[in-house]
Amino acid sequence: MYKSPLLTLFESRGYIHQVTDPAALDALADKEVITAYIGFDATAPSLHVGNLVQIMMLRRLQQAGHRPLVLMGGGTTKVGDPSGKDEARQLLTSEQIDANIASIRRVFDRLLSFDDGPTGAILLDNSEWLDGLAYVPFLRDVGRHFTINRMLTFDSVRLRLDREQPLTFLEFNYMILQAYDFLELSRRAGVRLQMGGSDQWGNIVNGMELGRRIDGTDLYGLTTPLITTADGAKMGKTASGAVWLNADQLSAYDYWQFWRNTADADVGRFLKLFTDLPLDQIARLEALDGAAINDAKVVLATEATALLHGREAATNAKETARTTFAGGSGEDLPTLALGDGMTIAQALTGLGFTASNGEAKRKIAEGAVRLEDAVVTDPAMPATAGKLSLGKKKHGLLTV
RNA sequence: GGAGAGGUGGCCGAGUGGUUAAAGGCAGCAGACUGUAAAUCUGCCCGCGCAAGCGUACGCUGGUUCGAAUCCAGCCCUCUCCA
Repeated sequence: MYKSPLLTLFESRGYIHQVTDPAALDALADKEVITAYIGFDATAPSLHVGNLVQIMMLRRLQQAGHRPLVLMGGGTTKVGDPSGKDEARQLLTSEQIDANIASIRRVFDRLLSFDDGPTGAILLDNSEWLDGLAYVPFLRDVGRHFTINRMLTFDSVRLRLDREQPLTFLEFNYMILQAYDFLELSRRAGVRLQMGGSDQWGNIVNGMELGRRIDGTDLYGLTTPLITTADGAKMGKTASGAVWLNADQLSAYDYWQFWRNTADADVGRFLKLFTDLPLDQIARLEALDGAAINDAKVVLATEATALLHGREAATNAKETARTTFAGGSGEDLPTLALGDGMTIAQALTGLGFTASNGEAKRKIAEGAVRLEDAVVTDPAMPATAGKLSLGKKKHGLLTV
């Protein structure tokens, strides 16, 4: 049991997987406002649902009266994290990375408060200190604290080697740079705690040890459990790819649908992690049985969407879903303007429901396509205005 | 620098001259059943085409052959051992 509001909050909502020195961190968090950070990669213009636990954790941190620090990996992205991906990532240019960071930041603006107060969030980019590192001094100051023996035992490295896949020296250095970030942030911003996904445990511990060895600072680490869906899959992938957080990558409606389709067994856990609803209310929703659990999923979808896209967008999405699945069509559905002589198959592809006209035709042959709720049988049929559906879940509007 | 092994579709992984748009598995999509759930069963799963068919595809470039993912040569890349 924790006594600090921070760890109590984390614990009660299911964010904690491992903590390095729980008692000491608990005492520290109870005594003073701590600054904690999480690092994010800048490989894409938007973060996705897989990053959301981390983002929400920063939000909770702020709610509990501490200061969140978002570290954008502008510098480390130039190196590439060897974990996760089994193959070396394509290297991005500095311009791409800067553009990604600017785009990613929009999500944090929604979920964190970047005010001037003592708990106001901060966003830093590690290229600020990594880009200018001098190789030899860095090796002498930092490199000597790492042994190759130890580095080779880390999953991120070992898995690559076990699979006989290449690991470049560039990538091999990633963990050192990440450890250095922790040291640098403790110096610059008084950061005491680094949080991250459970796969980051090794990197976090490295940073702590580096801080202790070089500066004698006590640093802490905390990781979240890997969020998998009840059927064991990593969450965040759908037909159309990753579930992006930025509205220009994934509409509020699609985002709402993602949460609406949560498996029964995940609802309670997700409500705690991804909404701000009080725990007693979540307990009531979680207790719903059978078909009634759908009500809880609607709440989950609406609350999660509201956090990210605003209350109005969430309500619209909910309303659209309600009318659409009741047989009508809401106005928030993806729409496609009909072109000359466009067939149903082309319309399906145009809406992004199918990847190619061939796939669209196959789906039509399978009887999965409906226009205004009438099954379409002829792939060459000209498209007319109305609600076009693929399966039970994908609905779009064709307009003239 | 030397010797050996290897590079197949989103992933894993068969395939050693034609019957191979390439077995099987995973992931994914759809249908049935349901509750926009899970599980299960069924179908689909490179592109274009209504279709016949055409175009692409087994690291890259050439070659042998009526015909090559499969054989040959050169190149690129990876792994293991040796120096």
